Amino acid sequence: MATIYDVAELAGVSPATVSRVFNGTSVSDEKVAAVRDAAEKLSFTPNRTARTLRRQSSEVIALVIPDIENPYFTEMARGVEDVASEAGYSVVLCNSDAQMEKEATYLRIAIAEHMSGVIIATADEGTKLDTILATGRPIVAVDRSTTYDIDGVVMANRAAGTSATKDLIDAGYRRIAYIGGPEHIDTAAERAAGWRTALGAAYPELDLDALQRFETFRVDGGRAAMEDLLSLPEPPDAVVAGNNLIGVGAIQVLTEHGLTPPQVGVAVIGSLPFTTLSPSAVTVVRLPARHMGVTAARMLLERIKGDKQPARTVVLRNEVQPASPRA
Amino acid sequence: MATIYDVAELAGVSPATVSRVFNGTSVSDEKVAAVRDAAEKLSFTPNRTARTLRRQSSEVIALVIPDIENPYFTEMARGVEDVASEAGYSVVLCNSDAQMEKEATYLRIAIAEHMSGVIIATADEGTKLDTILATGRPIVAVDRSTTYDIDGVVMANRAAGTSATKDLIDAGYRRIAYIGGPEHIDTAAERAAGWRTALGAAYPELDLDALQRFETFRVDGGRAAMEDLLSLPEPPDAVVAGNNLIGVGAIQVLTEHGLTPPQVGVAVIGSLPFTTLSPSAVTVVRLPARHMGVTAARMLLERIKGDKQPARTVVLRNEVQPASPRA
DNA sequence: GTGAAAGCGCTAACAC
DNA sequence: GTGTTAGCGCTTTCAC
Repeated sequence: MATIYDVAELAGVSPATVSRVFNGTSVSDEKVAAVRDAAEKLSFTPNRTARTLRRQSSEVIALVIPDIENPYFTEMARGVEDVASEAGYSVVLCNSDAQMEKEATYLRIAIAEHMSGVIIATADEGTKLDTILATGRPIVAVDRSTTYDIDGVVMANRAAGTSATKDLIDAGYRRIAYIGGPEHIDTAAERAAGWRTALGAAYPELDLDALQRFETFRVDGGRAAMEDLLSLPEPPDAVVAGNNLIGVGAIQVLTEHGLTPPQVGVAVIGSLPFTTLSPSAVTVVRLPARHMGVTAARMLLERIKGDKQPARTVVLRNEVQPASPRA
Repeated sequence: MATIYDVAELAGVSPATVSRVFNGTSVSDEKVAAVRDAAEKLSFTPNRTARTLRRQSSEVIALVIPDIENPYFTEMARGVEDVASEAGYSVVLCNSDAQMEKEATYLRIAIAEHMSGVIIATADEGTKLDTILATGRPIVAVDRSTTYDIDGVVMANRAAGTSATKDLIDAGYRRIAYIGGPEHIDTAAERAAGWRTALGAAYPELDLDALQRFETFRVDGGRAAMEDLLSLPEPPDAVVAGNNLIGVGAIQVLTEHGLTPPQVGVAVIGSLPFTTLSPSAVTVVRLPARHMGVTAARMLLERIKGDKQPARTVVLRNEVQPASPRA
């Protein structure tokens, strides 16, 4: 591997000049040409590690998500990546697997590797961010909020729960169950609250507690809860799924029981990107996943560039796509 | 951020000793204790950038994939990640978006960041690996093979095409179309060849060219091709989808036309992780995505540890899961 | 077993 | 505008 010294020698300039050429500071046109030439000949690639060590920061940001196999998060990752790479930053995707220890490991790596910032969808509301905050590195929370005073991008979770439920009510369903993620995750709790309000207002006589289930935010969670709900003496006639994967699991179980969607009403909070269902059978509350990624990345980049304003939280809106199109 | 000098001073030893403690070389028990104590007090994290610069290699491997939103590749990524993190390596996931320029950029970054190796599912058979090979860094090709003499992990693509087709033939279908990815990607070509052989052997009178379509490996590719096939004067009575996303697209279009699966036969090469279909309606050839990732990561780690044997290619088998279970 | 010291490749004062 | 030089924090000979 050629170094700036090799290039400097071949170009007949000093190493500092080579560095300047690759960093856009003022150098005379002839020297620029000479340096570029020499660099080309030696197929020189600047050593990022050395630059990072010297500068104490690298053009890399970490994106920590709880489930890399969930299309919701990969869509978000795309948003982050697009903005970041536009600005010359690379993104390293870290899968915490919803485990706080893995999350902590990645946060440690982010510090040790001098990454410029991190965007995190926390695994748990107990996530500790103190060490990374102590280093002064910018961090933005995405999807889920934290107890820290940091930038955040969230969506209207409660409204999503309400819209999904109302759509089902309007379609004539009544015993509308709710299957959500772990209660200790704020998005899960808020969506449930939305369902609770909407359904309680419409049918105050219903026993809401009997109709709600909290599970993992995964396909198996949706399956287990749906099986459980179907085994009730008086099963629900519709269900709101707290995220895309729960929705998939619930629909799978319904299909296996011969209860294909509009038969039992289904509303999903989140898109079903790979659904093979007829699109009109299920209500979908589209979540602005990509947009959240884009927004979070922009906020982070501003902070990296030195923005010092007080922490902000941006709330993005969702878009309801009803099961049967109305006039 | 504390450095080894700070720790050394507090522990009353030399910086070299601190380094030894964190690298497992022989140090007396008392000094080890003193160093660990001091490190704890200062909440010292070794600076990876400095270590990388000095050692000229870092415990990071790059995984370059063409589509981060495809569950097939994220499943593969999980396999890589599990093996790597077990061995103390981090994985950075790079999304090439099936574009050779993005791929080249990531390869350049892998070199510039001193990563120890790369696992790549190439975007195109024309992918240039020369620069990275010139650095001597190990590289293993996964999913798709290359023209270079490097380690590879692939699956039995041709056999997958054959099995999928045969299963449909056994179920009584005859005009079985094939929708695959771009012909210049070897996996796509081989799977098509498998279909061609199986179908040609069973029904030599069919015009195979009229029944095949090459599209992108994405949902929209499957949709476009399926629409096209349905508009034929004599439409197919079944279809083999060349990958999971094409399968989703094809099934969506069929459903929209009121031709829900067993009505038109469907076999998909690849799993449908988030399908909401009844599981018995579609033949699925399960691809060993996770296993490929695991295998590739193991091979790469061996190379990183200095293994010098000639390049190997491992071929993994698939598993057919027929539409309707047979005795 | 332990310390002193050189240097990985780069950048940023600081002189000129 | 350009060169000289001193480190960034670590590992690793080389002595002892």
